[in-house]
Amino acid sequence: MNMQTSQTRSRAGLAAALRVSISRLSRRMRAEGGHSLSATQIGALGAVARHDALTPGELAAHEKVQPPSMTRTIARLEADGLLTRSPHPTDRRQVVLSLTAAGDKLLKEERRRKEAWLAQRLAELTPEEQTILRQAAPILERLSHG
Amino acid sequence: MNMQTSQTRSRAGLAAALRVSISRLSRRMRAEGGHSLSATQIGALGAVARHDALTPGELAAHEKVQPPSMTRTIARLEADGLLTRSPHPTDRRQVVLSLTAAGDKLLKEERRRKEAWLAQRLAELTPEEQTILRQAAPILERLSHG
DNA sequence: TATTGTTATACTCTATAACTATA
DNA sequence: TATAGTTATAGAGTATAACAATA
Repeated sequence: MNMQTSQTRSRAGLAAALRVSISRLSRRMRAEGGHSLSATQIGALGAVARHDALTPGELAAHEKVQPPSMTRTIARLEADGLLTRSPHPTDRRQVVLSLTAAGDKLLKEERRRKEAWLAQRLAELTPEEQTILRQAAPILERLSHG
Repeated sequence: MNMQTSQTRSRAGLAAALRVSISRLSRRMRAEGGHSLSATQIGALGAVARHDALTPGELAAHEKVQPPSMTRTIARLEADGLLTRSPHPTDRRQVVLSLTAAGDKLLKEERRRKEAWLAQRLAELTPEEQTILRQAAPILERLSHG
């Protein structure tokens, strides 16, 4: 039994612990986010907010769904007054999506709720624990990119 | 501007960073878990594995869905040979759920895949970064309970 | 011809309401 | 009467296949 084996075992344990804690915390945050829109709708709206002037095809690719699925989501969001569809300036096949003021407001409110819940939980931690999470956040972020 | 305000701001920033990194990592892990079963089915099967001899009502409450929704999930898992329904020993209205050997095997395989992916990502971190995550895991776990 | 987006259709997951069997 | 579970039915989200409009 060598050092590598020991390290691997340790990493497997860490992976197991992280898998459980990340899954649970994510599920809990989702539950705390208000329920005015579904995860699908929030995801699409958020993507439009981040990359203004997306087309439906780009949005479907970004959210990893097929174009017909996104057509439906867009129709719903448009009917609810949260985004608008306008003609593409040069290509008449395409459509350009933008957030309405109501869409922008709703999105910010949704984020605010989740973060308020999380901030409240963080306030109950010791300063040392908060420091650990402050160091962990960018590492977790990088893990998802790998 | 006092100390409290500064701390609160800092916590809000940490909350925002954690929300994003937790959400992304959770989404990515889900995508890495093989696709033999849906999240719903894995969740139900996992709950039966953890609390053997659950009834459908208990399982629905645990997974936070309505009983008819769980009836359907159970029917599917039973048809796929992953769990069994047996009579309750004393109350003939109730039903007792247990994992089959195939269900147990599939569940372990699903977890193994997710953890293998995560362990591989962890292996790419420095020892210092791994130490930070090792300290962070139990804190994240507690956050979801609060 | 190729691309963009939509419509048609089907499957899964979820819900509420109504029903059956048992307590 | 109350409880456990199921069946009936409907809405949301997803997919593939087929179509229309435009490039």
